[in-house]
Amino acid sequence: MAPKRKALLGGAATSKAARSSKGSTPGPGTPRSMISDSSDVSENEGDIEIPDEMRKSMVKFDTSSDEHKYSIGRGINDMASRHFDSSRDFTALKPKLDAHNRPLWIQGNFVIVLESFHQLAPQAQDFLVTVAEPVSRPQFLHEYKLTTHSLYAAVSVGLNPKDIISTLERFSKTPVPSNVKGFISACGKSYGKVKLVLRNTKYLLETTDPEVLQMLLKDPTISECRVHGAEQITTSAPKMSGLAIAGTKEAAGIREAEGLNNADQEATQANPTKKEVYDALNDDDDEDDQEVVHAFQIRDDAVETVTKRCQEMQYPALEEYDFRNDNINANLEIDLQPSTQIRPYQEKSLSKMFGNGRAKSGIIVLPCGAGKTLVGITAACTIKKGVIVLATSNMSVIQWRNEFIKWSNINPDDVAIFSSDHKETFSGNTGVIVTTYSMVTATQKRSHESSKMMDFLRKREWGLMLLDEVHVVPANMFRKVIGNIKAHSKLGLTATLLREDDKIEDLNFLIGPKLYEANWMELSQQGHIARVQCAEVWCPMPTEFYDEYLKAATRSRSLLYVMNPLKMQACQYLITYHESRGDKIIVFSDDVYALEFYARKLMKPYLYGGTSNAERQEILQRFRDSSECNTIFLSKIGDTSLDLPEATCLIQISAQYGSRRQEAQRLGRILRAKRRNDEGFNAFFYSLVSKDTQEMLFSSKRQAFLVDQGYAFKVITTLHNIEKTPNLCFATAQERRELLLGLLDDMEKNKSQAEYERENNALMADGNLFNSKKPGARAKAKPRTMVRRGAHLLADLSGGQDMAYVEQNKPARGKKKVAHSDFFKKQQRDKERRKKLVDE
DNA sequence: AAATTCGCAA
DNA sequence: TATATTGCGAATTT
Repeated sequence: MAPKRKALLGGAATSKAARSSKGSTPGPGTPRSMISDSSDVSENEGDIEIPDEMRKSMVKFDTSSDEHKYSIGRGINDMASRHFDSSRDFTALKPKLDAHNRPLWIQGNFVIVLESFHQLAPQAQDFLVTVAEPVSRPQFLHEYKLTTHSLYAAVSVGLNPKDIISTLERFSKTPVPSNVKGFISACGKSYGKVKLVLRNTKYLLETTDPEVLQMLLKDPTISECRVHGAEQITTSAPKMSGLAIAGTKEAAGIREAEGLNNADQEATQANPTKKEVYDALNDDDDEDDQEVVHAFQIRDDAVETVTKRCQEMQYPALEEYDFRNDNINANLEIDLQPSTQIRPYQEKSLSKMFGNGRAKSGIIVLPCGAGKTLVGITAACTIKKGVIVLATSNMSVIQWRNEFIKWSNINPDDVAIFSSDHKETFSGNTGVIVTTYSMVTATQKRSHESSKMMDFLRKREWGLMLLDEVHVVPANMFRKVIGNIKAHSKLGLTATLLREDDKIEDLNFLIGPKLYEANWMELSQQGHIARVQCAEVWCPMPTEFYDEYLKAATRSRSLLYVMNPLKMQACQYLITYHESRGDKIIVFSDDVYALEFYARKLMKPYLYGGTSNAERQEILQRFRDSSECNTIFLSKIGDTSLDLPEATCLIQISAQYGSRRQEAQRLGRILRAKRRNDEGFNAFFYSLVSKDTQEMLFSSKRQAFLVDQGYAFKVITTLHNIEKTPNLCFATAQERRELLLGLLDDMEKNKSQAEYERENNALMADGNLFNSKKPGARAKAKPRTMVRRGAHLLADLSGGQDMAYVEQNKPARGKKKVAHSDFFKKQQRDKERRKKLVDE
């Protein structure tokens, strides 16, 4: 048989086949997949030859092949296909006999799949959240992935590799693959060995293992950052005892009476496996007692470099703060108000932070409205040392201060604000400072007071640094904060640990591992955040609009699909419908032009960056209090730092490219709805999308995060009885045509301004108007545009600017001119400035 | 005090 | 795929 096949295929084919197999056949050490037997055979060259076709399909179904490694990329188009990905073929794994009693699968590529409907799922999920990264948590199958970071986090909350493996084994339907076991124990060996400690305003790198110390000292990058002549050996005796997290005191008291600590209590309730795990944690602490600690000092500005390097060496530097044994820094008189009771998930997240009686640095991820502030304050109340709070805007700085006063018994004088208009310090020798990221990053020249304040902040040793909206930190500017201010522990808070760039990884060494991530669905089932119905409304485009869309350039395209009249109708319909139900509605639009147009057309108040502070307050007040005003239009301004608990319905008419963070944040606006605990209450989230345009793609990208959180997006293609909406806008073809013409004019105006700029510059530069035209760019423009632009240019050059043009073409558009006047003014200024530059 | 300008983030 | 536009805060000018 074999020789015959060989003869048929010919030499060329066989050699090609052999070559192509090299990259994909599993090497030693990789888990044996369903095809590993046959590939073993093929490695013995000349024994049996396998035809190309067959080899292709082998590669296709080879779970260990790199080529088909499952990854959740940024460009996922649908959520179903990956469930059929070849790498998700489990046939290679032999299930255990009692597989149905166990809720999860573990694959060789470190992906763990959990049956969320399984009886044991809650326990398994508790455990998985600790050791693995949640990738996707839709309704039935949850997906987690073991990563170095997630294991690092697990180790840092005190789990040891042996227990992780045995617990996984217990929950898994299939045997834990050996490479997964290897990975976990490798991580466990090195993690937690190195610690970054702040002592007497000096940063020390600390380890108990002499070998690790040598390794660190030998590393060129790290020794570079060392402060020489400061090596020291100390003995430390950290003691674990039942630390009560503030706000859980009563519960803690009961537990103590029963002779159990927090962890044990939880463990006995959950399952025996977990109890063992936590027992192991306690053992560890006993061993610590008389160990010798080796440490050396590193430069303040090198902290980021060193932690990053340690991360790369697989010896991540854990930051822990033994605040109860810190006698150097003054204690802060702060405790939660006696009446305050924190919620179970808040307690859980804090127990991760204070898991071994010290404060660990890291990040807690909670959805908006789930009480992030209270978590931060509780952490501060537990540590009871100086606290510095960093927020993104002045508004949230004030909010933080108010929350501190509201939830804790701190003396209001000890909560100081450091911002452009408040530069106070606390009265005592320690306290809380609330400030913004931009205040402490200080690139520009500072006023005298500011720099004095900065010196003060820099010189101190803070017990806790609270980083609000921590996802902004990796931006180049803001990461300076970390080096600038010395804090023993850092707690990052965010709702969406997401960025569209890849800098989110940096947080692992800038702040610390993710300590806890809440499951949105679970919180909404428990009534902590509102239940939300999500829908994507597909609005068809009238043909004349679609024609223009196809012809237009990118920028104009977005204007066209946002201004789609049928979308406006849909928006109007939804507003009418929800207002009649008694909902309060927020309409979001990123495009200020569209925002203004919609709002004026539908006669609703609108709010964007340009509206003055007084007007803002007034509109928001009206929206909050008055039953007359039930709808407001917001630009990006509403994405952050606007708190409107009245809102129960949200309509999105235009959005930023594919920003998942923005989508999540917007949804967050209605999660804290006041009425969420009403019987059968539902909040609504609509995304209006023009059919068959780029918006569809953006929309699906944006939804990825929420879908992973378990939200289901319904697609609505027809709105019932939309034609019965009173005063439906753009109902006639005539109106729509006028709208389109108006739009085209405005687009024209903007474009010609920009082009005038370019040509003007070119003219100034080389004095030749005609050479300045870039052939590539021009080729794309449509003939009609060309003609118009020409005419317009002439008008500009003759000094008439655009006034005549406006009057002539759109007499009835007075309102829109306002929107652009600023733009034109700015253009004008720029033009003049550039002219001046050239003249000089 | 209000307006403008600059730098930065998304 | 990269860009353009928007928002925000600090500093400077009027």
